[in-house]
Amino acid sequence: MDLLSFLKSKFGFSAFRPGQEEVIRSLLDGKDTLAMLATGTGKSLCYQLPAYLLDGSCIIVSPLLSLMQDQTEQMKMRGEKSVVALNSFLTGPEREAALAHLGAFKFIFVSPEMLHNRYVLGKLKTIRTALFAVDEAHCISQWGHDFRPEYLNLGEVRKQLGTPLTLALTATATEQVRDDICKYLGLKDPNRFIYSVNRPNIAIKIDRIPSYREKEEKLVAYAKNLQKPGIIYFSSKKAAEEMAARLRQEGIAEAAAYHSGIDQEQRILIQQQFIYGQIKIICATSAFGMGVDKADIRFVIHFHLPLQMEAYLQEIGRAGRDGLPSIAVLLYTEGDERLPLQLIEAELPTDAQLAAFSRWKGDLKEAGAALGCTEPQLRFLLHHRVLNLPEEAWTREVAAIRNERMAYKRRKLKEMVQMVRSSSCRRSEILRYFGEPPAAGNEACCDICGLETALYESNQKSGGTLETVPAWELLLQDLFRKGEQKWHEENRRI
DNA sequence: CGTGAGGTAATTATTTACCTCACGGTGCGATAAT
Repeated sequence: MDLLSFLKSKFGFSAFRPGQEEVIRSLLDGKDTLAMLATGTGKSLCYQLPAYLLDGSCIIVSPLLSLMQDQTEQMKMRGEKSVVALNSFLTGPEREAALAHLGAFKFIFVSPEMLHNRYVLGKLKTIRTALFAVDEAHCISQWGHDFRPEYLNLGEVRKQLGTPLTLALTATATEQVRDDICKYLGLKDPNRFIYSVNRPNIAIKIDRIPSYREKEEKLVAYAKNLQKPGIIYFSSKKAAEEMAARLRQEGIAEAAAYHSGIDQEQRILIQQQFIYGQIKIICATSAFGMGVDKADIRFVIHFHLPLQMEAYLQEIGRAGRDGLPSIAVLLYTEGDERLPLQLIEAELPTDAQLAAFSRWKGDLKEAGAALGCTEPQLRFLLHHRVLNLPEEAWTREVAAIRNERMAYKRRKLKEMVQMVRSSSCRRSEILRYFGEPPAAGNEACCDICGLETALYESNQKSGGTLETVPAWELLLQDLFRKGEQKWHEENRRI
């Protein structure tokens, strides 16, 4: 099969990016496949292309509504009309119409929660599924155990659908997480295509700062001096808001905050303005980033400590997709691990909550409020209520599960802290975490190996070019970017 | 744990100093139907 000419005629690309062809051939051979490809290397092609060559529909499990909307829009722009996103954006009648003619769609995007709905799943069972693709598959492991438990149910969904050919896609997963993905999807001995997570053009810097106040000042200085655009990550909505306001006050740049507390429309607007260059700095929580496809982000700063290396890597990986030099800075003050620790603890129920829940006789919907649970805590309790045990035994049993999960999360945080405190090459530490060999020498590696921060500052170019580029040109650049991108990225098969 | 908001006392009246307390991230779907 001449895949290359098909690629050319259907998608207009003249060559595959690293990994794409192997993944596609694996699927066309009928093998379940796990693919870990660096961010922005065109993962969606890995399910789109084979879907055309297979008989039946392609179901794509996607974690975010905005991601589904973006993907369907892009496909429609390319001329593919046989696409639907089954989610709560559909009105009742729209949804009915879509469900009545599911088989007519080549591509069906759907959330794990929607797949949990028996009626929807029943409809999906009636059509021929050629390919079951799970996008951002690390979410299974990262979110499935508590935050979004429907993710753990995907294996059962897959079985219900008649165990179709399956593709799991991700950009960041350790060996253990990859095993988790296979386990929960019920993949037996899939082909695995694993590429390096290394992004050589992103320099890594970790600053140890004596106090919170000094950290703020340092951050403002970075925001002033570094080449923009950039993202600053916070673990608190309030801190993100306050810093955005402060940056505006100091007249540094067009700065805006982005977090889950901002209403949906406003969030979309801010993201668009950032992509088209009207906003230069985003002060964000972890809500920002997935699916943000902007090539020229020059810096990512962490004001707070991420909860795990995977999150850190994903967040810094949003810089420098154009292959140009970019920098990731993490500001660390002794004791910063307390905040993520707090967040972790609020995810799982306390002993008191477990005991109270085991004795709960009222309406389950009221239990959360009565016990003072956060939403993840309540989900955890509800998820485990099926264990048919007497009160005390149940409490003991579920407490053990909780403890194990808590220990796992603490371990992940500890690994993050160890990297930050370590005095060996940052890049090699990250690679080691993902089971890769150390970094091969790179002149702009990290603060340990030696780094010239001035290279990333905007006064290098006296004035910079971005300010003088008119908006229409940015728009054009963006359109071209979507068409053809060159990656100077080293993609090492391991 | 560290921050910020809000309260209270202090020996003079508006301000300061100190205390206590709450808070801290991520998203789907949301009625019923086969």
